[in-house]
Amino acid sequence: MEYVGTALAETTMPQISPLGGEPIERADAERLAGVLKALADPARLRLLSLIQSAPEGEACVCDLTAPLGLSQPTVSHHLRILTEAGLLEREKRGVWAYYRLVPTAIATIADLLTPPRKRATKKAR
Amino acid sequence: MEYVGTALAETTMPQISPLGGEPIERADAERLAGVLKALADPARLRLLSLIQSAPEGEACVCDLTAPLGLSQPTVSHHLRILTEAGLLEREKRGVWAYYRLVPTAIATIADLLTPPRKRATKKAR
DNA sequence: CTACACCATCGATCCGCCTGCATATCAGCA
DNA sequence: TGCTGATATGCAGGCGGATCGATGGTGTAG
Repeated sequence: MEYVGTALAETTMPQISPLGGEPIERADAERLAGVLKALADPARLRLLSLIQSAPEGEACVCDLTAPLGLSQPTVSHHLRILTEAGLLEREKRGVWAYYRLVPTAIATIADLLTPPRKRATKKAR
Repeated sequence: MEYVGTALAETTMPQISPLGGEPIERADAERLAGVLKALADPARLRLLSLIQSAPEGEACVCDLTAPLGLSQPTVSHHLRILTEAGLLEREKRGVWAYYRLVPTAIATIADLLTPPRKRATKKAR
């Protein structure tokens, strides 16, 4: 499995929404589904949450195995999935590998899911 | 697999975000992951898109099999997944079953994914 | 009443993924 | 160099899901 780059890169992730005007293309649907699949796992959601709420907004593997109740290889596996999806970034400092959220990654997904707001007639709530 | 009701119901879907302040609970993570899992499929994303862009914002199964290139049982299966996740609603009229988007369902998911903008100090947009 | 069209369900198959154990890799240290 | 600890990778078992063909149920038309 070679590294395919962050699936959330602007060039790979289309500017379309599944709720947009035009029917979504097959290839676009597969790309978006790929990123959502990385999110659609309880362990990975908790990992994102744990990392985000960590002291410096970063955490190493050894800090994450205990709260999750999963083995270290399994945690590394999930972190890899999230990193390849473009949701996490990894920094190796000494023996430890620190993971942190990619700032706007999840917000980008949220935007893709948000309807294209035809706010012409829509009053602010 | 018995029907568990709309996973997006206010009572079942917590008001937490994976990017919220507190680490997400295990049960909450599983519920959110369940809804995301329903979204994380190319066929289902295209179904949502097709239905949304249909003339009246609704479509029956017979209109959806051809564009997707999937068999009718498979399309029914996906529609069932989306409906049980609370993303679609079904209305039977005669022999046809019309599906339409649940208005704010996907927006709710998007909100859950959106960082909780610590609005204590942040002025309301 | 019979035939037909639309849809849901069932059963079976195939494939991908979550998980853990074992092992490899790498950095720091004596 | 050799040892220890933190991560990553390989491998395999087991479960869930995506798909299709066949079947059943139900309106509608004739």
